[in-house]
Amino acid sequence: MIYLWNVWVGMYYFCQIIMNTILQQLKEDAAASLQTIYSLTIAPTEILINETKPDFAGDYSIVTFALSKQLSLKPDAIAHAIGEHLVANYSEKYAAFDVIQGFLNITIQPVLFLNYLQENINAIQYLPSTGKKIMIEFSSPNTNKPLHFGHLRNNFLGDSLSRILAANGHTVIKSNLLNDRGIHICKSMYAWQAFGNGETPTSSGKKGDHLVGYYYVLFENKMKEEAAAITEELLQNNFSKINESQINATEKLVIAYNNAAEANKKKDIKDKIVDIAKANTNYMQGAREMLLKWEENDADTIALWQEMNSWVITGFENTYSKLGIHFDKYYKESETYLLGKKIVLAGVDNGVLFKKENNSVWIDLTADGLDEKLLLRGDGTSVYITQDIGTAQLKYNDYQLDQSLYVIADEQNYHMQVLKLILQKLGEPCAEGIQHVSYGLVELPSGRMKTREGTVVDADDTMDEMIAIAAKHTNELGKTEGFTTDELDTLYNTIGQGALKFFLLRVDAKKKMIFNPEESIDFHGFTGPFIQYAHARTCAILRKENTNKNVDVTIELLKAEKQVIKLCEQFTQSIMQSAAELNPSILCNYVFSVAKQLNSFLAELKVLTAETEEKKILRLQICELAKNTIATCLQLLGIQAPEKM
RNA sequence: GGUCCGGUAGCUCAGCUGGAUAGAGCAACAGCCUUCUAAGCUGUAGGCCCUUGGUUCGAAUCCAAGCCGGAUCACCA
Repeated sequence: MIYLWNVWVGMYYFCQIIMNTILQQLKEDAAASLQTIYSLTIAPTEILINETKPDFAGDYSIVTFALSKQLSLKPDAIAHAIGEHLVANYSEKYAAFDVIQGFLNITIQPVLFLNYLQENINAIQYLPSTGKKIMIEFSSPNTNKPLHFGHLRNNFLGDSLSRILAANGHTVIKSNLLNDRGIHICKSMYAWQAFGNGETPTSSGKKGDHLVGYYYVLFENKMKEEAAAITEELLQNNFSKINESQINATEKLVIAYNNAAEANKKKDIKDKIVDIAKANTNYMQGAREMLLKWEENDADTIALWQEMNSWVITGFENTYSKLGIHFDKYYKESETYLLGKKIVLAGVDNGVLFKKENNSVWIDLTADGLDEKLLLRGDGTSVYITQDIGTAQLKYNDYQLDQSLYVIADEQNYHMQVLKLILQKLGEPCAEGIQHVSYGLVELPSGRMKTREGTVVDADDTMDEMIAIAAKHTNELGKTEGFTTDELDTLYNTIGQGALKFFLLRVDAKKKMIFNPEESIDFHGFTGPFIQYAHARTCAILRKENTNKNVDVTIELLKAEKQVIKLCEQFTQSIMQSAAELNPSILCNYVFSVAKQLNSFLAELKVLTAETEEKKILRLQICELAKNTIATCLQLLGIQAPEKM
């Protein structure tokens, strides 16, 4: 695998091959034919070509209805004319044609497939370098709790996209923005100080992120308890625990609560009262004081913050490494928020932004159909988007990016739209390249996961469970004779991780998905292990016999043989489309179809005991091509391809 | 309420820049291991593609209206 990777990297940097797929050639040739026959100038991309349905003879079908309109001729007449022209003038590529109701079904010369087989058998070719530099930010966790199942989708998407973009010839920088500052961080710090008794990851044997997460949840629970008590007092018209300035408004809410008739309305009002109670708990006051001290650079607070952050980050690194993910660059919100503030203040001087009477800074986006947006609070502290402005500029200056992608859940669509718009208005050169890779949240059957309510599925637990299930399945099948303990562990990890990654990547990222922890993730059908298994089986054949001999390019191809090569040949298209749509699920569907086709091929035809020596060579090479295509696709999905399983 | 996203087989999802009889996987049913790994292969069954109207030779796909579900519109992050 390592060797192959080096080959790929080499190809990526030095290979300047212009990718010319069969489909592209057909489009170009069809466009040329139309030019010759009808003097019709049409871009090859405008020509609609589908794969020919299995019931008809042919490989690809040109759909001529649209042309019929432009040429004022019957579809069948055009189809016949193009078909005859193609077969007459490009006989080395097109063997035959057939016209059925406006569809021109073209049979590709087998030699084209056989040439592809020869040229790609040892290494599947990526696209030549574009010179384009793209940063992709993903994961970006808060440093107050461990990663959960939702992060897994984010991480796998980001990791896979970075690989896919690299395969498309771009230079990719993977970045991770740590949200390491703010009130949520102070909450876990406060609770640790109050209840931790000096507990550390070393003293407790707990993973750092889990340890800190425990105190975050503890804070929330304790604070909620206190808030519940205060709420009771408020409902009894006792307002002694809350801030004087809030008493009047709270009093009105309590009256409204008592007068409300409908249960829904009562609940809404009570929620508001609870919010006020929460803000007035000793816990929240403690956390706020801590944040203030942090911003004032209080030595003890900073020391505690650094220590607890380091625990979390060590924990994250452990998880990332288990997931097979690494980053080229870490950014920290604590290091960028001041830069953002500076840019915003400069924007005030330029007159792009404006101040309100209480000194808060705003941008007016009403002309763009959005609202006014706050960029700095009245007290001068920055809000969430302020640091994003700083980070965006910093990224651009660090790497001179052509494009800057953000893998962030779709709940932040508005936020990302606003961010780009603000940077544009500020005249920041980084603005144009910003693009949000939006994905749907992973939900449980019961609804959204919430750390504070303890309804999250933990990332580490999920991985461990997947590996355990992989081990169970593997042992039941009993095919791992001769494996060492280490090899077995690696295999369980490979399969468990493959199942999980494929499960999360196979669905269109834009769509939200529901994950039911009660139903285990499948290992059959449209899954990672299915594809890994096709790879392993093929490896088994190739271990027994391999060949360096060239295939006779005049050999006749059986349908099962041709189908495999034909699908493999569509690899380039598949990675181009995945990159264009920033969507790894396209690649998942593609590699599944290759694996399925390969399995059918292996079920139908003998390889090692083929009818003739020529057929054996051909089929061994088809195995090699398909195996490499599958391994390459899996690699682009961040999934390992085992040689035995 | 404004904006955005989704609604396809019992379940999970492809297909959506309009094109041939709407496809996979799971679950169900029926076959296939003295022959390269059965985590596999082959077959059967299962569909008012949310509704209504429009555009078109042709609509799951485009447009409009509506229904259902979700996100978002904070001096939260």
